[in-house]
Amino acid sequence: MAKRVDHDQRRRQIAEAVWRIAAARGLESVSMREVAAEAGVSLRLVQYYFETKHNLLVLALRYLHEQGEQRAQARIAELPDESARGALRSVLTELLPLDEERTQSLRVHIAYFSRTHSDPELAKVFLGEGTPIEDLVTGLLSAASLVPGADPRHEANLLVSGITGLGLDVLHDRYRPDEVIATLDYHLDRLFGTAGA
Amino acid sequence: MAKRVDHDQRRRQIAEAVWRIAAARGLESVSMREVAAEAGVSLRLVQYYFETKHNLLVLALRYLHEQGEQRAQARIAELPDESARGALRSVLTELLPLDEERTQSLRVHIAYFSRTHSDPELAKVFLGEGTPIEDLVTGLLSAASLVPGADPRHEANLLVSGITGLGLDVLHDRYRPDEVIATLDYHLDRLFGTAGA
DNA sequence: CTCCTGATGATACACACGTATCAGATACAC
DNA sequence: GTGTATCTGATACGTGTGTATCATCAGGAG
Repeated sequence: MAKRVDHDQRRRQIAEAVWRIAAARGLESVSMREVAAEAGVSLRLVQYYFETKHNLLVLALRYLHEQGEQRAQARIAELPDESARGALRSVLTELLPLDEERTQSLRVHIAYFSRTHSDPELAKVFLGEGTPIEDLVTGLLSAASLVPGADPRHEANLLVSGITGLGLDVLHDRYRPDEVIATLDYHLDRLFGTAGA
Repeated sequence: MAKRVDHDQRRRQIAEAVWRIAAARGLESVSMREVAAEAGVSLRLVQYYFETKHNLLVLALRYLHEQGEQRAQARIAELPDESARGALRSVLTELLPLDEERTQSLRVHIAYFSRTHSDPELAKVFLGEGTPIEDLVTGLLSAASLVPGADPRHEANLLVSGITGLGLDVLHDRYRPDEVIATLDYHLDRLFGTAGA
């Protein structure tokens, strides 16, 4: 054989260049040449490892999702025996762009969003399988002792979707992070019956 | 003078071609030539009426917003003396892609979304001024007789953001419209205290 | 050593893009 | 009519794109 380099690492290095460009200037600025320059490699190398641009975009998104899942599982493992409310708060604030990594990840997802409508392969990677976050939140709500009449599924759906949407608003400077977190805490208070102080 | 054609109507005709292309294939497929073809006019005409592509994109978005506001005001006027709950339901379901017009409008907004991060002019048009929908919902909630302890502002923020997000999920076939509406009704029930059986 | 395959660089091609240029057509003022 | 301003078509230019081609380098196998 030959110089046996770590292909997977190389691919990941190039994929991260895609993320940076997509987050900063959108997917329309992701060209093979731009990616090569951002990753500090030659155009030919990008071609070599990904063959086609479509492949590059799909794999870059797949890697991002894998990284996201790893991070999510790490965070879940981090909160060992917290209260149900604390766990919920952690899971939901995890959806917000509160640090550079999550901000970039959110920006990349936004950049990909519209393409998922015309590209089924991207849509598959983008959407993943099932609704793991909603399921997790539903499970946490089901296990907790909520205010009577609260339905875990419906509450989880609006919470996850709403917090995600407010996270996008944070990116647009429509809200500050602490405002979103205040809204989240308010709703957790209402659900756990700890509101009327 | 000369052939006095209706410039504004022409511009609108071309802008609608932008919408159709952006909704179907994304902003990256919106080229001057594609727009001209879709609108059934010559490339030169698109140049003539919009000068530059950037201008075309900005004005097309502005027109879409104007149309959206007109539709919103018309709908608000349509529900004359309904119950507070009915009005809220109408306003919030208006955010969902329940017909072709709203579906297209949502798709176009998604297509523009990521560009608003790198283009301040687009961001200005995209975000508009203030938070009119949230204000409207907050107002409706404030005027209604809610369950004790409910805060109109926080409730409005999560409702608007959540329903918007669930609307995006409808576009992705992650939820059916009736599921989202069921979630909405559930939350209205909780707010108005009409939940238990 | 020689080979030979994996890995990389340089360069070219065909095409689509945004924009510019030039010509011509149309219809009203005079 | 003649002029003139508004409007429209055909076409060209330069650039960036995705992809393909060709040559070369590196390093283990025999």
